[in-house]
Amino acid sequence: MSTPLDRSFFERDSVTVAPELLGCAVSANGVTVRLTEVEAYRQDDPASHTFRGPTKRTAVMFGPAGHLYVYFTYGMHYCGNLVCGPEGFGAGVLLRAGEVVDGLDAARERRGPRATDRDLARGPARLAQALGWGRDDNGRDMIGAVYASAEPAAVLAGPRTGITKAADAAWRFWIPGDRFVSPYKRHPKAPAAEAEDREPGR
DNA sequence: ATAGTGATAACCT
DNA sequence: GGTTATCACTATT
Repeated sequence: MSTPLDRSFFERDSVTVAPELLGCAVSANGVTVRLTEVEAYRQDDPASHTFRGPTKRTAVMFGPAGHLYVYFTYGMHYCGNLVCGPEGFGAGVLLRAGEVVDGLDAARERRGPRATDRDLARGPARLAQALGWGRDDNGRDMIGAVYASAEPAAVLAGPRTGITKAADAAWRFWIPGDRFVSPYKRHPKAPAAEAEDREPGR
């Protein structure tokens, strides 16, 4: 196996940490995922849960780096973030997608018979479900369960998915061409993108 | 394209 | 106290 990332890796700015997490592996509950897509969030960012300061919900984002922030949304989905930055500053990296590289059977079991292997962890709530994350995992220390990538991954940056505010900040990072990256969807209510960000024609 | 689902936080009294 | 809009999404049509 490869080397676990230590706490100092996560104590830096989430925007710096996020691209470096691509290609790294995360293990939880008998499943390991190789990360292909992440997004950075931080306190000075209107799209972040931590923007308005600490609340009961977001407390762990303000705690020590390397812990896991799990939030519940849309009445049915969990998503997981790795907490970054100094204690007291609410920042982290949302794990958006990856490839299940170990514990395939457990992941298939959790995701149900309709999920293809490609879709086991392609999407933040799918990834969280494949790793078995739920309420009880909020605040877990992940040091020792996140492993450096063998070789540096190629990285592209672009706007984040599914948010209405600061929708153009290029804080989504992914491995170009990787088939385990989630399909990009801008939030329907987000302001229109700048011309250079739009697809030409259609 | 849209239904489904419930917690959260902001805004009221 | 109570009400309500919003939501870092997914599966299905």
